[in-house]
Amino acid sequence: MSPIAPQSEAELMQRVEQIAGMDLAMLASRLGLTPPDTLLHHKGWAGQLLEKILGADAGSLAEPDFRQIGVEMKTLPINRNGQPIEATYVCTVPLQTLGENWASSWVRNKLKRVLWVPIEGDRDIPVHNRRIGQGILWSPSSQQEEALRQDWEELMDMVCLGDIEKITAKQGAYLQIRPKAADSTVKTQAVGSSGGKILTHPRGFYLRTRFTAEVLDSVHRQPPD
DNA sequence: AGCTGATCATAT
DNA sequence: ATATGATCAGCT
Repeated sequence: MSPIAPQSEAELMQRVEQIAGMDLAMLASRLGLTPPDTLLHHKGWAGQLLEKILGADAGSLAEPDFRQIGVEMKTLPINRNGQPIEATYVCTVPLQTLGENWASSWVRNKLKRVLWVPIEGDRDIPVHNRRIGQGILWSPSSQQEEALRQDWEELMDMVCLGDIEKITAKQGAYLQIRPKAADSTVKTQAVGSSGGKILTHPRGFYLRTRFTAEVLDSVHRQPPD
């Protein structure tokens, strides 16, 4: 029962509500699958399972997971207090671009509309017992987008000026740049310090947990009485 | 204990 | 190689 792609956000969220509270073993069994004992060699397993369960149809294409409705899905590992455990990968950092702007950036476009699906991620919980939380369909508030834009511009200025090797994961209040590759031997072309080309580690943009924690909070917050 | 840099699997 | 999906694990 591989579901058809949802044709509306309402249809998607109906499916999301139906799986809230279920654990990974229950969801996997629907597709005749069994969760791995550990995620060490299956790091994207839960995310790919959720895509199949919810009917994502973009595969490995550089498009939103739910193409018809333009929604990107991200699983979000959380601890017992409901706080995100890991940073969230967004997309590759373009290392050869010279004059990109925030409005047309890959980061902004990826984060336009996101379905966040919290999943228990504490390592002492067996993978098959980890439960799905309440999914959140989200778009950045103007304040959130502004914060991301500032980080993005600071970081991309450095990339364009040939200072990629000076960038560390400590930079960026909410958006950071970190290596993203099979291992540290992988290299790709980038703008060098003299404007020429150099080889460097491929990098990715990641959302810090302090950002995704805010996304979760914005939903749990009770309306004023 | 949290964070940064490194790493793992699969598809195209 | 680079896109997709992320988590691991040593260092501070």
